[in-house]
Amino acid sequence: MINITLPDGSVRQYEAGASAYDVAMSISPGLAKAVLSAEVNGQVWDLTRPITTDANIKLLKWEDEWGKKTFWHSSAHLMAEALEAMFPGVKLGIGPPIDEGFYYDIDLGDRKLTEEELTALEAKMKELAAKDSKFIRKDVGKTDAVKYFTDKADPYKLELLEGLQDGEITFYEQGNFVDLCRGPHIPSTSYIKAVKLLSIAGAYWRGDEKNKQLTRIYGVTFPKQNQLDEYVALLEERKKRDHRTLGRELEIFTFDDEVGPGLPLWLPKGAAIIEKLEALAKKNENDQGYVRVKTPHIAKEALYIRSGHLPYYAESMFPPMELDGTKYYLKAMNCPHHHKIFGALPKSYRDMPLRLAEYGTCYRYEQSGELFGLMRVRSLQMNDAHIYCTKEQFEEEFMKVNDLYVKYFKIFGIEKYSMRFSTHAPAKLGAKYIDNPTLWKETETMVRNVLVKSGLPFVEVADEAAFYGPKIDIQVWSAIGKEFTLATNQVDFAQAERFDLWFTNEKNEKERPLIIHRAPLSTHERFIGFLLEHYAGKFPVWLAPEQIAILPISDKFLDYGKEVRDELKKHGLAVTLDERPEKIGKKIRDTEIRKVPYMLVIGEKEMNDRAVAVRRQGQGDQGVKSLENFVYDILQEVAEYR
RNA sequence: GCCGAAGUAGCUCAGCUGGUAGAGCUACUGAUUUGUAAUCAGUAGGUCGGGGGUUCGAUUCCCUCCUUCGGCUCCA
Repeated sequence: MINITLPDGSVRQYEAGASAYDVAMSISPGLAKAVLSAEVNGQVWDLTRPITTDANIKLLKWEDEWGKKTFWHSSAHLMAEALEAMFPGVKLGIGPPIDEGFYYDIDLGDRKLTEEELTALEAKMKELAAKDSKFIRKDVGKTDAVKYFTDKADPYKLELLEGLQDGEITFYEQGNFVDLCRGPHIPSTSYIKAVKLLSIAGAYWRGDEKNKQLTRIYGVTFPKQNQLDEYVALLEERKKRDHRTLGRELEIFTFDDEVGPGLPLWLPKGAAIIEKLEALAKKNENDQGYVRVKTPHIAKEALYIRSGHLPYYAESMFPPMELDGTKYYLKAMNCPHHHKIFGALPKSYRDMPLRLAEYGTCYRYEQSGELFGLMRVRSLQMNDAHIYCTKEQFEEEFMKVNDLYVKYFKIFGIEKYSMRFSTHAPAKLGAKYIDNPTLWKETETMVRNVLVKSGLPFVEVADEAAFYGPKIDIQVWSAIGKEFTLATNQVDFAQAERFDLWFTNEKNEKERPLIIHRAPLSTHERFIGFLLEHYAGKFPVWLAPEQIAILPISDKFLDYGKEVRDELKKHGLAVTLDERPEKIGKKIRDTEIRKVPYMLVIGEKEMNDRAVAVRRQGQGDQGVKSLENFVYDILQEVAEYR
């Protein structure tokens, strides 16, 4: 007998060799039906795999991340089985589960998959799923495994086998399909009731550009049809929330073929949001002792050679223009210009820390396939600043920058983000990274200490640092699930040396400053793109490009409407008056769709009482208020950010 | 940059196998003077992404370029 401990601490006894399925069954048949896989002593196992020793187990259902992933992993195998049935001789790469579904990378030779074939493949999968084929786990010796895939002439699986040791190789078999796989899998294909193949894409084998590009098929499956229907509805919802859709509908920005790809044009409402973000940034930076500077958009090649950017980033900068035999580049970053400002006048320790801020416009030649609405563009305006400080001041300065992030995120109600601490890879010193092992170690330790001290949760990632030092990135997700670096906080111990920046310390010696690069409000492009999705276009009042719309019941009240408008304008509020000869219902509908936070309906009563009938976007009628009170209230509401 | 798909009016979209395009919303004009999510009527609006080719004739077929979308790679 073995003792099985469940997550609630209860212990049950079973015959040795009982499976997690048996455990579930002994609790209730309903549970056994819902369970997909099980965590056995911390490892995810097949539900049917015999357990021979005492174990802690957790039964995983659809609601559990790994239960779902087991299901999708098995779905990838089902798709592979269908592919082999439809395209004999197809070569298979890898087929893992992902956050929303699964994919399989396949090699069809010169053949191209059509939409019709994708539909047929989907049907084939459903047909095979209904056959209720069991997923069978088999331990295989390396020699046998190699022989199997040699006979099958599958170079990809053979390459994967090279990295595996004898004794750790398992095959999974279902129906006529056998795959090299670690598992685990659901008990049988019949669990899969709903199938949707989403897209076909190219993907380099093992993620390496130098390798052959395989065909990747993305799909998603569910245990119930209605879950698929809900998922399709969710995709629709996300599309509505996509900043590209909202940006067009709300007239925030546009692109034009003749202007160029990745070069957004800000419409008046977009520009209004930019102004408010800059006002917020300037206020906070002013409060924290930053000073503002302005720098040109271009510079000589020599500047970027000195900064060290050119060898690393030449390909992602716009090609240079040549004037009188000298190459000039559009700036892809503001730091070199700021370093020149630091170095322009002699500095003393009394000047430190020096915080230079600029909403600098940069141009980056992003690969054409990378452009993505406002989130990935070629011209961008960054909430940039460089802090020059002494080693002693570093911790406090770095901490203050982090505090600023947290403050901003609170203002915008940004809760879903992750902090990523990027460090260097020692093997790449001198290549990807500045070759100064001591300073790397020192600064990475400093940053880690600050992070731990601040108590902010973070993940540490090796080999993701900037070439000049470690950094912290704030990661967020777009409506359609793409991950982006929103803001960044970087340490730079290299450029002070390169630019020969120094200050005179208390002992009258020259000393190198440390530099912090920071951009808590990201770039206008990415931040506004993100905010559009974050708020689903419903900007808070202080940030809304159109804060109040005055809607007269009929044009008899236009004069009073103008009076109200002028009064609100006087207080710096963004207000419009709907002068169209439309019915009030139509005016309200159009304003609701524009997502204007406040609507003021005015008619006979309001005019006589010098009042307004207040309506909140999405919330309906809020009742009548005197104009005076309305002004007072709305000014209170926006005061914090003005 | 690579793989795949798409591009028809300002927006959302229709247009069978080649015979030079249509709806709704928007805009404009007129009527209506309206009390909390669409008043009615009329008018205008398109070298069917650009260029080349095949054809008597191309939005439709072919080539090419541009742009966008889904991925991959990249991301200071």
